[in-house]
Amino acid sequence: MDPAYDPQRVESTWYSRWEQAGVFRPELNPDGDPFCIVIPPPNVTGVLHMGHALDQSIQDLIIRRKRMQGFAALWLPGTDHAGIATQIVVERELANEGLSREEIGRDAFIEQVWQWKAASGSRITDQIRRMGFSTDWTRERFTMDEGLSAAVRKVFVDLYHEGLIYRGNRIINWCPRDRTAISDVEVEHEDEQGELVYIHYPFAEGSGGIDVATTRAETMLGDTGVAVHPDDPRYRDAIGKMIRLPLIGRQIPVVGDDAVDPAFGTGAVKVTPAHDQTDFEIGQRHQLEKVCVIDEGGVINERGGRFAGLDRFDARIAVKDALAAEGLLVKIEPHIHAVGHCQRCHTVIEPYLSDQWFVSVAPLVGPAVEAVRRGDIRFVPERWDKTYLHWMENLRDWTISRQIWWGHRIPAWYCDACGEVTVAIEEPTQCECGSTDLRQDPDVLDTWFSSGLFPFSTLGWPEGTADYRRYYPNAVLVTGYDIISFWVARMIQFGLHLTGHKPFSDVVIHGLVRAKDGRKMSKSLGNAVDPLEIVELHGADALRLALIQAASPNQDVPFQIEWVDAARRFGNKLWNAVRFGVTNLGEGTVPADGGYPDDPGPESSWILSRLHDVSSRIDSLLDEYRFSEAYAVLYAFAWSEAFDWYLEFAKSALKAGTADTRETLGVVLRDLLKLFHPVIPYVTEELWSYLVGDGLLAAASWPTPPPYDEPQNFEVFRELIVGFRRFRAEHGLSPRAPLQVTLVDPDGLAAPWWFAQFEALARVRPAVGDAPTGEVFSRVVAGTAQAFISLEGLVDVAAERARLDKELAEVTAVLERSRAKLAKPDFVGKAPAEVVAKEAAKVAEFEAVLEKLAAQRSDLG
RNA sequence: GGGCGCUUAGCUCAGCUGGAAGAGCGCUUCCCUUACAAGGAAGAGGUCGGGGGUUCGAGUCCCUCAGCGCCCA
Repeated sequence: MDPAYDPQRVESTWYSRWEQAGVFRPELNPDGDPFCIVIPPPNVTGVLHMGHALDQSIQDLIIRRKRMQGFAALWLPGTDHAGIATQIVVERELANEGLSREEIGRDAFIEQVWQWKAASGSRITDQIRRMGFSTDWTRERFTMDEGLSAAVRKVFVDLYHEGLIYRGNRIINWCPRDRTAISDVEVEHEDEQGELVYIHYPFAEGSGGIDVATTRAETMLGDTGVAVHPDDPRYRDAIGKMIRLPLIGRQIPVVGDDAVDPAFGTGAVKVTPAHDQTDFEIGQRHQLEKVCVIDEGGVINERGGRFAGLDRFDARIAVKDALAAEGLLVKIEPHIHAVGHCQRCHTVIEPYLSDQWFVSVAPLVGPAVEAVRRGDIRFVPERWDKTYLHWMENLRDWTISRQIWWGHRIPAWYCDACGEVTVAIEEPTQCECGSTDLRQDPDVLDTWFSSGLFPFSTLGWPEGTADYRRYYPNAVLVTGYDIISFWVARMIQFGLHLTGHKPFSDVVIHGLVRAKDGRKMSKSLGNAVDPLEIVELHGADALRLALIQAASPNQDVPFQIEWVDAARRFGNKLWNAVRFGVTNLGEGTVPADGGYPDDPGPESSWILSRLHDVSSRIDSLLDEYRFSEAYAVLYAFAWSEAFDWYLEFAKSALKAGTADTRETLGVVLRDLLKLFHPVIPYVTEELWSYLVGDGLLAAASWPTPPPYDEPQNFEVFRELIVGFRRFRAEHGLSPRAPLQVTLVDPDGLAAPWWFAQFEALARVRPAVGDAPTGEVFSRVVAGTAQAFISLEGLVDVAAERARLDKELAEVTAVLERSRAKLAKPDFVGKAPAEVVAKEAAKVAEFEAVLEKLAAQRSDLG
């Protein structure tokens, strides 16, 4: 074995060996109960970012442990086709060749995208492999695969016939840059400093008029009404009158509508039904005309008169100028308001009236809410169910059509002869009316429509495949909270409605990995950390351990490279601990299972009892999805107990040649490899090959070490060793400096084996006897035992006094607190007996300690 | 405006159903002891944001104030 851990070397070969051995396939445990996780599919255009690294580290931790526990564990990988994002990528490539998609046509473009996917689409899956994630690649899926596409078509057709999918002319969120509709959740609202523009709208007849206030002056070109609150005394007489729309000249009515807030602006609002959701609804109620004045690119169209051709933001300025010139601009006030932006390209969203396809969500919401309310589907941490339920209960119909080419084309055909729409899985040859003049809808579906089917479409649904029957419903879904509304909610809606089953039982929500400054990692801010770069430097294991340790269930985590560095150092520590074991035990001598000694010596009993406790604790923490706590416990056990103490104990015991130490050292190291394997699979697998050498760790069994009794007074023993070491450190003595020590042990706590370890670990050979007199001593007090260390020849008695004073103060404080508690009748009367007993024991213990310390202090004068 | 969080050691954060304050990094002192100097040993450092309440007992439960953040309208 190399004397130092080299992550790059260790991580270079194992992945292909795991894959070749079929370890990642659930068929590894054919008789096991099924346990299935479906990966939240990353975009096929994407690169692995820290969010994926965390999300997938958690999933791999879960699935590798389940696999080792004997489950038929399936982690199904895949990617989604990311309609808009992928189309933009390929369009950009075309643009480099001086081409546009319109020039080459739809079919050629789609072909181009598939070529791109063949050439570049495996980038992110290669990165998933590099991270060591144990997905079953033989079952990899892509949302545009034939099977998943067939599922999408079936769902669309079925929901259409059920009346849950419909086509309508509505206000939707339009991105003028991507030139497509997007859904509500793809719009990000941000508060922006804007202005409130007050415009005078004159009555068509007679004098006077109404002042209206708006943040979007340019939309006045499309106004078809003015609305006031029906009970507003200021405007009661105006209702029913006509306004002559400035700049355009159109006559528009004043209507009374409850939706108007009398306290906002002037209490009168202009109504632009084609460019605002609220205005659209007001327009519906009062049969107002819908005049569209902005085109698909965000430019004023011919209905905008002399402003035609201007971009909407230029038009805003031009309109204000024109109004000012006509003396109709009353005033402008600064005004902060929320502006919607396209999540993808950050362009300001244009509310836009157009024909789109929608999912009617009302019938899907009820069961999806109930499943979570009843506890059928459980969020971890629990509080996220509030976010889910709140979102679910305020849901509006989902816009699913996209004006792009890459994606699942909507299976709807229009008949030009009779105007009828035919929705069918297979392309119809003719319309009901007999006409063969059919046009398929040019739009495609929202990528999330197909992603929402992922938990079951990937397993073969709607076919009743063996995989679907065996692995659906999934066990757990792991994802960030930012994706609850996009994905989790829709999977639950679709899953319940389409398959009749919940898609998964547990939803594990984690925080987001943020930049070191706490801000969101983003390319534009330049603060994004590339996980693959970290992997190059420190290894995937180090990154994974760092992320698992840092990822508390409640919080976002500001990423710090120092964590990875610490995790890599742990890898080196583990490496060397196993190297010590292999050197002493020989290569490949430790059994893959069992091998726990029947009658271990005291040191071995101690570490074995701790191993049992720790592994039980970790199991219960992991079962509760408390990953960071579990691995904090294991990390501390490995480093601070097994390595710092047991390996040191073993050194002298191995020299003595005791078999139980060999067995214990072997099983402790082996079980540590097993317990750590789900988080740091590479280095543990490599170390397994040296220590055990039998099969692959990835396919080994999860450890269940048996219980052992901890030897008597073990903590007293350790306190004495620490006391000896501290004495030297505090007196500036070298660790090898000889000490004269007398151990006074009236209750006979000390066992014979202690003394070999005193010698080995503290280089002290205490004589057992009565308290010495006649010279000055320092005492190490542990339980009822005391070690007297001669201060003969040491000058710094003052330091010893200072240390004692401090310790006296601390012990006194603790003692007083406990005494005060016990003095209160309420405490003794109302607290549980065991708590009272514990407090009493504490008092007894500390009284003894205090007495000895006080004696020591007076010895020193 | 509605909702959800956060405020604990110099820094970044853990602390499950309330019973003697923790980790990593950083810091101090000593040590290249044959697994490991990417290390070892010992140590310093916190009135758990302020106030009030419930309780025998509160970092942990309730109320309130202040500051910060996120989501939704």
